[in-house]
Amino acid sequence: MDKRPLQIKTQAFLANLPIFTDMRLEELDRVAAATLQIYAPKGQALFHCGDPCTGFHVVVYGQVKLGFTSPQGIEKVVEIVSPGQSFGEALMFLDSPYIVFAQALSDSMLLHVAKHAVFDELARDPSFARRMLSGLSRRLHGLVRDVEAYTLRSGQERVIGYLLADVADVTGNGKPVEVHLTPGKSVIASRLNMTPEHFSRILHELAANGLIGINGRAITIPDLERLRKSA
Amino acid sequence: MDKRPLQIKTQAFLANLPIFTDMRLEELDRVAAATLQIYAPKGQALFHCGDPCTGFHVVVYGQVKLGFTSPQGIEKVVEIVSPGQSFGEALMFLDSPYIVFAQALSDSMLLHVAKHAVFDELARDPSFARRMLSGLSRRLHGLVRDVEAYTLRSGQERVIGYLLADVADVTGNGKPVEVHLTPGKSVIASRLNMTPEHFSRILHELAANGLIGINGRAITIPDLERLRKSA
DNA sequence: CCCCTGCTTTGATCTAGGTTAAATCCGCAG
DNA sequence: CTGCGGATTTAACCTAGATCAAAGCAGGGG
Repeated sequence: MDKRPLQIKTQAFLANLPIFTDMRLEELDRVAAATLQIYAPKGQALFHCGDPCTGFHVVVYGQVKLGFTSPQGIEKVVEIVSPGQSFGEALMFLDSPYIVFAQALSDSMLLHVAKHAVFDELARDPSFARRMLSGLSRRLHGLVRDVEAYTLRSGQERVIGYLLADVADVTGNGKPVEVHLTPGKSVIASRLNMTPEHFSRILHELAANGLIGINGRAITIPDLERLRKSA
Repeated sequence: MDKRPLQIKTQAFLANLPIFTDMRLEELDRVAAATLQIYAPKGQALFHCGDPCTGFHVVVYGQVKLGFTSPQGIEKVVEIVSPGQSFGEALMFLDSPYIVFAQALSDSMLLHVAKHAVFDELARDPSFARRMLSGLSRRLHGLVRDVEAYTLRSGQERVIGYLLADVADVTGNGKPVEVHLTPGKSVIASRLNMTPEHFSRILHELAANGLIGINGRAITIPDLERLRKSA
């Protein structure tokens, strides 16, 4: 099979990641040479809790969940990773195994960039290091926000926060906005640290107040501003 | 006043931080020149939520809490920072204001290392970048563990986890171990995301089961292994 | 030594959210 | 078109942990 087109595609994807922007072609080539393309059908595990870390992952298409499994077998989703986002960078710099698992929520394609390529690049390019640092910092910041939500927001506030975050880019001034609950409601409920039942109740309660409209997995927000204020 | 001894002291402290180990004297000098010594009496705020970030902090002695304040004025402690530990690094790489506040829990002394010094060093020394990355990664890892605790551990498990973490270094095989609840029980309760009342009840419940002994703020653990198993 | 103030404990009560169980809904393979 | 299995909803009930209120206690200034 001809590897050339795939290689080019890899580089193109990498080049679009914030972490690899402004990288020279020759550097991108080196990184691309150390990356693997992974096809994961829905439900497939990318790695389990306890596995060693050999690099980081980037989602090209599809969706991946990261989560813990409690001793009692209960599963808790920490993060839902969408195309263009990456995960597992932090563990490259620690010599410890994964403390979460990763599983494809739908048929997905990802890239796996080997640790050594990152370390090589780090040693070579200080600006790469700074981008890496800012990537990790962003992740850290997000996690602190999550802790804030988990610890001092009510279930309803967390749901509203999720809906608003999902349309953060859309301004939709006045116009109704649509949100699609892609990964299924139970996954989102877990991500928000509540049961599917509770999530359902909250959604319908919001609907009863006219704040949202429900149509299966499609949520309509008639007035973004009003929803934001009621948080 | 003679600045020389203070300067040397600053460098000595910095040199002991994981992030600055193996740094040449001349580099340490540059960093030290950009660091400020801060004396904070008990209760003093180091920064508020919303303040801009100009560098990161290191605790020399004393104790500092990081936390959020909810819209309703309720306070939630995210982290208790002890001597030798640092905080606020991540925000240097983001251009956003603090989302937590920092306040001295007791009379404390800290160092404030200016952002520009870190950036200069980053550009100069790839190994410094790697240490910085591993520092941030460790923080991230800890935060993920916290999320795990908040979301799928019971109050009792979180308390046991806290006690065990506080004696992580001590092996105390067979011998009873002592833990001192330095910052006061209500601060720890908040850090564990529970009310002081609930924390008190759990402690006394553990005592009733013979897992710990309570003596004001001093906790005795007669059998570390047994406590660990009962988590 | 004593009182005042701020922790900590205790007890009674309340509630957000979890559990259990059963009914619906829905996409889709046959 | 039809039956199946998974996802969602609904309803009734139940608990971990919060809230409220009231003692205890402990330490430090006078």
